[in-house]
Amino acid sequence: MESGSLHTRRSEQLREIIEERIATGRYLPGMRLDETELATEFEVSRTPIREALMQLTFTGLIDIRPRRGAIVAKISPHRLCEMFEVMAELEAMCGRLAARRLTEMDQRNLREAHKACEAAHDEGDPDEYYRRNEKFHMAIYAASHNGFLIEEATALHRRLGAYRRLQLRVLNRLRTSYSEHSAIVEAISAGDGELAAELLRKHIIVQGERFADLIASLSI
Amino acid sequence: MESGSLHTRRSEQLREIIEERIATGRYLPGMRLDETELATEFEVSRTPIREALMQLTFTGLIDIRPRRGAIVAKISPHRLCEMFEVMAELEAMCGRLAARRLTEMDQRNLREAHKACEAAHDEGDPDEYYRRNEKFHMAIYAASHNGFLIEEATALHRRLGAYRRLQLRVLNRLRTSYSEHSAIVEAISAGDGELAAELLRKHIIVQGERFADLIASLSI
DNA sequence: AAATGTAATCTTGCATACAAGAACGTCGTT
DNA sequence: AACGACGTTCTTGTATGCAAGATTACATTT
Repeated sequence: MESGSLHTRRSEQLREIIEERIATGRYLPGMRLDETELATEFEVSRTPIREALMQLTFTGLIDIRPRRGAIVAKISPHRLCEMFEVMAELEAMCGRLAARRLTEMDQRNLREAHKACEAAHDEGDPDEYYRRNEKFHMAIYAASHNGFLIEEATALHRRLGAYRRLQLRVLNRLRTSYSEHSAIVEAISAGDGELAAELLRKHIIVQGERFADLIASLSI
Repeated sequence: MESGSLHTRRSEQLREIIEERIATGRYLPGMRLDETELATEFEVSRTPIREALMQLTFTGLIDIRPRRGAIVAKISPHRLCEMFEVMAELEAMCGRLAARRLTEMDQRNLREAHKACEAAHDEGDPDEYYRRNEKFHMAIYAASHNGFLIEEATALHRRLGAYRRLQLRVLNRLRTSYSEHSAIVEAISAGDGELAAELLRKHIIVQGERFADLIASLSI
């Protein structure tokens, strides 16, 4: 979206890189992030690294324990459920507002994103579906026409990204996910905010529940 | 609330102090925050100041423009409305969950906080009412039994604090605010989640609207 | 052999030094 | 007198140095 923005502060770039590594699972939950190590790897001093880590603390991606360094945040299944519960509500809100405020452009974007999901779904490619699913949800956020809500929803969406990705791959939720999307698009297009909200709420909450089951069964 | 927690990092304390100054209006929107000045005032180096400022950026209380320093965030009336719209939804969610999950302890706390508001309301003391109103809302958040939601709601509540305070004082909303609280308490106690949600949504959204009117009329 | 206390080492947190970009004022030119 | 270019100064961004807390390993004692 705003990938074109110039980052004059080094720490911003570093944050994005580290964020990416956490999201893609290269840095696993519980792993320690050594300031000096990262500094030498990225060929900068510890200062920008520290800044990046602090930013990630506020994003919730890492935990910093005073004098004991930073570790990639371990989100407990319980907390993950709580987060999905809030995510569900935010998405529901986006859907409700989208249904009320939908422009022609919004609708075009939404249907286009939905079609793109269909293609990835047919090919059965979880990674590609993941990316297009993301765009689909972003289209709904955007259609809410509430800039602050868009930011909050996007932030939480990203924060849950790693877990959602895992779930799509493992649980093969592609089929149901896609059909749920169809109903959501129709509800929003029809201007039925309450229905859209309810469908989205369920669409998200089920992910949280399934994920909790998955985690519990793997006894992580 | 958690003032008893040990802050081993200096920047945490500094953040709280600066946050307080912004919330209470000592640092007004648009005001420039000079790192060196703050460093000499608090008798620390620029490093922890910079860390505190960065944290505040993520809280949304200040804006940092690269190489141009930090200023207290100017929230436009439009954006403020957006934020209140989201706040309304978060509070509604808290209310809905609270109605479903209310324990006896929750109910006691809620009624107690409500009674405290009544006292301040009778005395017509806006400042005291503001503080007790805060506790009332916190009691609802807590009753949701969703730790993540509690954190998010509290954060946004704080972020809007300065504006809510101003509004209570100027618009003399004490009377209506209090009577709305009564209805909310009853709905939650009765276990009617949807009603509680709807009442809370309106209770908050009206603040946003009124505030926008206020701002517009003052042509700030 | 296990456990506890102590010392060495490592890492973080803060201070200071240095470099680079931005704001401001001055001087010169038209 | 007004506008523009240049240089100074100020502030931020980054690097490094130093001190204090935390971890770890070892030695001593039971």
